Amino acid sequence: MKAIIDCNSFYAACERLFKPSLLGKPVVVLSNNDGCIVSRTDEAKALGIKMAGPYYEAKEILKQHQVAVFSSNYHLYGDISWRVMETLRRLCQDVEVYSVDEAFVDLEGIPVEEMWAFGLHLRNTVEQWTGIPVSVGIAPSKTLAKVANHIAKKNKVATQCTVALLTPEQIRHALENTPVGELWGVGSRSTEKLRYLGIDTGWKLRNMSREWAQKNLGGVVGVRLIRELNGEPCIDMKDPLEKKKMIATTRMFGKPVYTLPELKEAVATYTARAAEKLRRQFCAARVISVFVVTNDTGGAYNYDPRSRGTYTTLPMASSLSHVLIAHAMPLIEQLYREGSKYLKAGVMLSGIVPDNAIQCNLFEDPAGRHLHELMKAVDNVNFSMRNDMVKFAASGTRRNWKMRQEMRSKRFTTRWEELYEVK
DNA sequence: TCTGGGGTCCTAGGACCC
DNA sequence: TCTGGGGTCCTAGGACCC
Repeated sequence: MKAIIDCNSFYAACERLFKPSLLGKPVVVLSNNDGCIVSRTDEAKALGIKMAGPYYEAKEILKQHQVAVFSSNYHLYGDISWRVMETLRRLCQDVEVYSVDEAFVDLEGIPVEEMWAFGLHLRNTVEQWTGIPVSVGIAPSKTLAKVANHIAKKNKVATQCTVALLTPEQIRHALENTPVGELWGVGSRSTEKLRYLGIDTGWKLRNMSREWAQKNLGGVVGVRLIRELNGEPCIDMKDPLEKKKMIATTRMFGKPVYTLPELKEAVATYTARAAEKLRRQFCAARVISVFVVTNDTGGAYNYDPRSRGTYTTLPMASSLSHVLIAHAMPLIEQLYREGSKYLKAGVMLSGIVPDNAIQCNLFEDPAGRHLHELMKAVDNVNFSMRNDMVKFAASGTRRNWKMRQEMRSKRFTTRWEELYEVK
């Protein structure tokens, strides 16, 4: 049996943690750049505020109902997430952190009749230790556990936020009442197709044949989905030590950028950030790609973004910020066209290898250890002090393009100077 | 005026090899 | 005039997730 533990309205719940006066009140959290709404409490949902809807469109309703609005505060959410996951690791042996607010756990060894009670125990302990409310879904496969979790979230009071689908009847009933589009792994494209074929519930999809899925539902992906719906676990628990295969840092600009120097500053900054992430997992990258998003054809009301990118392969994998920046600069110069209006830029690192297994190039001077020590020192300073306390000159100092975050709460748990104050 | 950021996995098709 | 069969590796792009 597998369980998924999913925090309820996670970002909004983190904000409430330090503003208890907001309990029972509508709260929303915005994406970077204060662009869209990415987290809503139940009270906000009840007002009809849409998930991932643009902030400016919802501004009126938000104001009208005095909804508390926050810019996203990733330092805070990251730290609270870590506390939730640590709690789960104390209570279960096999925990797979699936995202910032979700984890799968393997319930191997727990008797079926105690399953639900154990789920409730997880839920209560996490809430008691961290203050974050979660929902628990339990079932034979990850996909079915997700279905159970959905049901728990929709009926918080009746289920105590804990649902276990253990018998064939329970599973059938749950799937009959789940629209296909709500299933994990069925996105908008497949939903449209399935609806057209008259397959509108999870139960109908479960009863399709594997051959059919192979042909019509994305090959092996579809077959796996059908098997999972039949209670056959095919999506394994992932190894927590696995390293990322691609690392990206991309951002929308706070306001449009027109000049090459500004664009270069931004790309240098993102490259340095991506390199930091790379070093954190003790890896180096061989491929660096840069892309930009422009909006040229658009008039005032015409949002028509276009994306362009290019990449280069390094002679030798590297995790050194200045080396990666040096390779990124020609790429952005290549992409730049005068007169374009730039909305966004991004850097992606791939061809990732462990940094103790770098293939040396015959013609490249293997950089001395001291450069890696330098990077370590820079990372330490930046981690323990303010972000970017030490940075590369190419990253610029003016940073007109930096994102907007007008309503960010304090980083209560990760910065001494922002500790919560009790008067 | 204004619509996020960071990932994974899979497939098809081309280049190339013997 | 005729031109195989079986592979591997790589890339671009699609679909999906939170």
